[in-house]
Amino acid sequence: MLTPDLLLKALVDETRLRCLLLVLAEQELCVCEFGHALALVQPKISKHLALLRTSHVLQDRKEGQWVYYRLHPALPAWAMEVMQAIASGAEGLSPYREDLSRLQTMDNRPNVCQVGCKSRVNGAV
Amino acid sequence: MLTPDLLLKALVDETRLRCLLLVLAEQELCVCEFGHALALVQPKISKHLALLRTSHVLQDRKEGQWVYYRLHPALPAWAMEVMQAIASGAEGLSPYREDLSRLQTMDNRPNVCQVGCKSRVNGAV
DNA sequence: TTTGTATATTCTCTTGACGGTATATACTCT
DNA sequence: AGAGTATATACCGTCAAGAGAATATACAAA
Repeated sequence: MLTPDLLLKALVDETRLRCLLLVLAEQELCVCEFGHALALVQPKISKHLALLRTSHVLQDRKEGQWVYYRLHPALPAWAMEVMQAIASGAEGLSPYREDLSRLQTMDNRPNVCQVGCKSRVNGAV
Repeated sequence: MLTPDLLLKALVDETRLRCLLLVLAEQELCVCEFGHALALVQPKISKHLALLRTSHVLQDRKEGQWVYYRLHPALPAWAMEVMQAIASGAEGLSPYREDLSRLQTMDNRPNVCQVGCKSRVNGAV
């Protein structure tokens, strides 16, 4: 069961918080989209997404070679309130603002057009 | 300024979260009341309260030999929402439930009757 | 001033979480 | 099968946060 201390541990890392705020804004993202938006290497993204998954904050869905992450459907109401309040406090701040704009200017996003993520194979700038 | 990551860092430690939930329930408490409710040694309590103070989550008020802590009056709305949602998720769980009951059965509470905290000089059980 | 009480700070030690790199797995297409 | 792409995992080194004990500071009362 998700308890307050587990949720806080899941959110306290900056990389994970950035991932979560992206999910709150975009419903569902694949790993390469996180990588592009955060401009971080892929193993780092995967590791943090895995922790969000095992904490039952996110749920994954595999489709072909892509893995999509979204909010876990069984999140309790208080947890949703925590995350929405956090999102409200993060509005307009760095690096969350830049994450969103990098995501929106990304081309070949897999859920838009199934071309793949060749643009950023190993993540980093 | 209080940002989401600073608030999360302040709340992610279990001792600090327990302190904060007590403050949410009781408005204002002195250090010896925290010590009694959490059954922890005094230096540990003081250290964590100091972090909550320098994070601008709590505000202190000195009166005689006692120091009282309450929510910081300038907390942004989103931060209050985060903390109230956390409190809602923590309702009835250990150790928060026991903390509250230990506090309520504490005698010689300084704000009730100015007798002091001789009952638990160095904190631990 | 001395004693006792309340709180804060300093110190050292340890543990665990994170970063970085390399590698493994899984899927797709030719 | 082989090559390329997407994601996950394993391994190792580092560093900051917390625990615990000792001490310092501040106040009160005798």
